[in-house]
Amino acid sequence: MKFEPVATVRAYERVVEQIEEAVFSGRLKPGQRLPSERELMVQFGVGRSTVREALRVLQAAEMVRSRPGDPRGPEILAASPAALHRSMHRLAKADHLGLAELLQFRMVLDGSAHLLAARLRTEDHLATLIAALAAMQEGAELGYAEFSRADVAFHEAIAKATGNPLLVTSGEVVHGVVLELIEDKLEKAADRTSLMRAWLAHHEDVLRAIHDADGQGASRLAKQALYDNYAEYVPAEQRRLLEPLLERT
Amino acid sequence: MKFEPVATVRAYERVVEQIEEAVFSGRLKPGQRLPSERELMVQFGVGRSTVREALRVLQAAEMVRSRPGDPRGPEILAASPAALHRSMHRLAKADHLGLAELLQFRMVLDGSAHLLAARLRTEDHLATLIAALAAMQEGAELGYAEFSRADVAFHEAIAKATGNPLLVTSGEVVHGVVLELIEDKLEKAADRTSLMRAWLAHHEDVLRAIHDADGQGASRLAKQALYDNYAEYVPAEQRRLLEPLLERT
DNA sequence: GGAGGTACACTGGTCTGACCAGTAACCCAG
DNA sequence: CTGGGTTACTGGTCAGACCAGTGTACCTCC
Repeated sequence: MKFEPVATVRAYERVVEQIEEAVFSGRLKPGQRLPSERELMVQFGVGRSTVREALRVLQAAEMVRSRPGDPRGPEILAASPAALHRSMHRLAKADHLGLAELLQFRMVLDGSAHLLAARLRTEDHLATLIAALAAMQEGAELGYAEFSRADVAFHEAIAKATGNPLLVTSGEVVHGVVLELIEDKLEKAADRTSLMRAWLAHHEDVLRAIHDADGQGASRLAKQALYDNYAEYVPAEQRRLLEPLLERT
Repeated sequence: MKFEPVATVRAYERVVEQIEEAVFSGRLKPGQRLPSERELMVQFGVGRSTVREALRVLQAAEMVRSRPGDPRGPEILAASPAALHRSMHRLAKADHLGLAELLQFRMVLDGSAHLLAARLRTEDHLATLIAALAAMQEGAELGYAEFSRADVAFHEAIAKATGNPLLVTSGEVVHGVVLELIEDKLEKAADRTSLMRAWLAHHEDVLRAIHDADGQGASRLAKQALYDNYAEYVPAEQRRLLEPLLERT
């Protein structure tokens, strides 16, 4: 005979559960409003502090947002990777995660994204990519801000082509964490003109591979670019962790 | 001239920041205790409700744990991927990701994990893997529970060998979400004996590839196994999303 | 009648103070 | 030296209060 371990469930946790469930099931959609705290406390039959603690938890998970004074009540937010970003960042800071691991992860994600984009792209995707690259070429003349905007558009187009939001968002999250981790060392920033030129050349290669539906090629280009750009910040003895990912695949 | 946007910072947020900072900087180490809520409220000069909301946030991030009645105060927890797990889970659920996307993601992660394991393994890792496989062979005679336990040990050994906790935890998280998504269809469960035999054969193949440091082989085996096991649950018209990952890489 | 400003009813953020059930350490009896 | 009960404190919850801020409905003035 076996017994279940007894778990004391706090009142605020059951409030969280119910609201969470309503969001997941779709009964509460992003943009909709929750009743006010005072209203919630009578609906749930708990005190206001309990309601507030529940809202704090949901808020930490980026599921709701409260603004003081707003008579419409707390807002349901669209699912966002922000919470994922925070928890990954925290892990990285707590030093259970080094730059090598993060970069390794990113090479995996980016590589796969490029592979899938090359193999699953439609003609529409391709057209968007070509347009984005043209915008980058123009932007390079106009200054870094413009160039950077076009660069983002290019990457979004690739993301669309993969058809897998999870893959792409995870990649972006890791990217953000990596940048935060090395931002202090990154300031020197070399001269931007030659940097843009190199970046442009890389994107042309990527586009060509995607155009040719050459998944392996696109993947390898993406991974190699990451390695070239960031490996210098990885302690030398850990670089061997990254190299298996670069091999002819 | 540019101005910064004004951000009202809530009192509880600054409490969170300070405690967080103390943990990240190492001034507070896992296992150590925070002062009691009543003590914290005088140290921070805020009310208890404010302290409690801050603790709730930290608790949601898996950084502290409070137990009622414990005179030693809230405990600082070691960094764990639990929070990462939760946020990824939430994202997957809220974004109503389809099985195809999840499976695709998992093939990417598992494939890379096996590749890295094969290329970065040490002799120690190899010995552990061999032992785990032997335990599985024994376990197959003793029943499913025993077999399953050994199976978990085998996968943990692979995870260790990759040296990248992020990669592995992410894979596990996705695994969990996938199982949840198809648990209703999964019950039929065929007959376990032949299932275990097939599973065992697969693990033998994987072990051989890892032994030979054949990263591509291990990776392909892992991805193919996932495809074979789960593709039937993916709508036929979406299976093409998975196939690029199976190609000779 | 429309544009503008204003009052109001309500929001969330915070504090105080209170009670309860639970824990761990301490102390004392054996 | 051990065991069991006492106790001082813990976190969980509630009630009630105040404040600064918001959106809206209304009201005024042109």
